[in-house]
Amino acid sequence: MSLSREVSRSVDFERPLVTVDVVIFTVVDDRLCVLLVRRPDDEDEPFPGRWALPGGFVDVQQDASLLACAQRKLRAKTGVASPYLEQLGSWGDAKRDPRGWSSTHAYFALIARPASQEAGRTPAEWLPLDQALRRRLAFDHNVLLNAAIERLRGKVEYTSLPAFLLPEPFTLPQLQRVYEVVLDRALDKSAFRKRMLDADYLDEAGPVTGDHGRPAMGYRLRERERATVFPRGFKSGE
Amino acid sequence: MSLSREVSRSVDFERPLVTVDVVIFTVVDDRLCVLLVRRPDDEDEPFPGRWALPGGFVDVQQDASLLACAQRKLRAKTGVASPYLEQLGSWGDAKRDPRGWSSTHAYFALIARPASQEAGRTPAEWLPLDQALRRRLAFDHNVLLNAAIERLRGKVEYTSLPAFLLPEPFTLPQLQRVYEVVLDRALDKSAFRKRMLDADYLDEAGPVTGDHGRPAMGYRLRERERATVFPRGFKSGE
DNA sequence: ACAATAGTGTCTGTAAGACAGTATTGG
DNA sequence: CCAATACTGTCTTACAGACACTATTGT
Repeated sequence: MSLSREVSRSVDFERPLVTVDVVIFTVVDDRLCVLLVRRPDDEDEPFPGRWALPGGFVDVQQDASLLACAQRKLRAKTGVASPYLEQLGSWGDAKRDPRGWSSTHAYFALIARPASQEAGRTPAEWLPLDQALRRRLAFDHNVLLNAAIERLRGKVEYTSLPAFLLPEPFTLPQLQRVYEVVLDRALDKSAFRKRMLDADYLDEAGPVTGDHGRPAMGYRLRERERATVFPRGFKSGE
Repeated sequence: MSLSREVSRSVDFERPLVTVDVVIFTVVDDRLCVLLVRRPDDEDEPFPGRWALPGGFVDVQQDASLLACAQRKLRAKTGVASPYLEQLGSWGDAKRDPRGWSSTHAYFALIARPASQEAGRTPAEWLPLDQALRRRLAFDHNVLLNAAIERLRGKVEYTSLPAFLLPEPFTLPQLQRVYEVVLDRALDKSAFRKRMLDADYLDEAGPVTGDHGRPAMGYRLRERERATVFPRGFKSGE
């Protein structure tokens, strides 16, 4: 450190541990799934052998920022480079990690189902949401997971988020199915299509032929950087 | 520390600095204001003499959690015990603090205008928003402030947040004025009143007499713990 | 009586949902 | 021609905004 002693003294507090965790969603066979990893069996580690969200310590040498750290962890587990990634919130207190006062910065990510089941070295698993919710995860990761689901369900009502869960090109019926899977209720076809097309966030990408019946128009996101916000939610007087 | 050496070795990373900052809003004379504090003039401190958001290091001895830390800082500056307080997000990178890799957990708070201008020891000032935005604040606090304003304006469209900016009991015309101040546009009286009363989140508290004209009904929040979310925003086809 | 403010009633346009209809493919 | 799926058109209804109206106070 090249700082003078006065400056470094002003920083001479006991510092909390700082981690980043990522809740990564995808859709497999019309089911919303989340990626979990197994913690090492080493008894000196906290929560040995338990399932947890992907994450870990911020590396001040390697990570330029929190976002970069989250992207690194996501890429290490999934190999996906351009996901939808947003900050979920932060959780920090004296008790959540047995090693000491710790705070985590949680992100949540939406990706299209990766071809390969495993990409990293640590055991990882795509688990349907209902099963993941029944597991007792490491740390306070059940709290984080619940927050992520709440955020996702909430935003799906009035944004284009589900489009990031599908590989391109996708059709409107496919997209509607994803909305219905996440929201766990049926949507009206006509209203749904009007919404999507009026929002003007999709580009046509030629017809896509399915197993039976009439082929559907394929679409791509015009912008993969941000989600589109619709003027209203589904079902006003819910 | 009562941990074994193996465990402490697994935590032997260089730890970032961890701070909490709070963006505190109130309304004074029909203007939205934010609380700023002056950083010490000591040349060994970063950004000496500059204005900044209230905040500082997490104290792992004193603060049980991030929220408790934010509440402590808010209370120290304003004396307010039961504000509206929500997490805004976190910002962390290698460059934002000259003392090293640092991450801050930002909160934003809404309070009724305190009677006393000053409550703490450090110089503090309620500054109208437009003036605050023109200042060059310490650290990345301009970014935090902008994020807070965006969040506030966004949520005011479809929540009861402005009610937390007024002392109770307040009248519907007063509340409407606050909405208009924050949104910086006029709202229709009839639609506004329907919205507020239909949402069923206010309790009548007897008539309140103003300077001129007919007295208005006073109201209190039925629940001060959380904001009410309206089924729709103002002005659908904006 | 009048100014000033609080509160209500009525009309209208918009847009989402319901649902039935048409279109296009493969077998 | 039929099954299966994609897509469109029309009707209805709910509700927010516009705006004019009534109500209640002080001077």
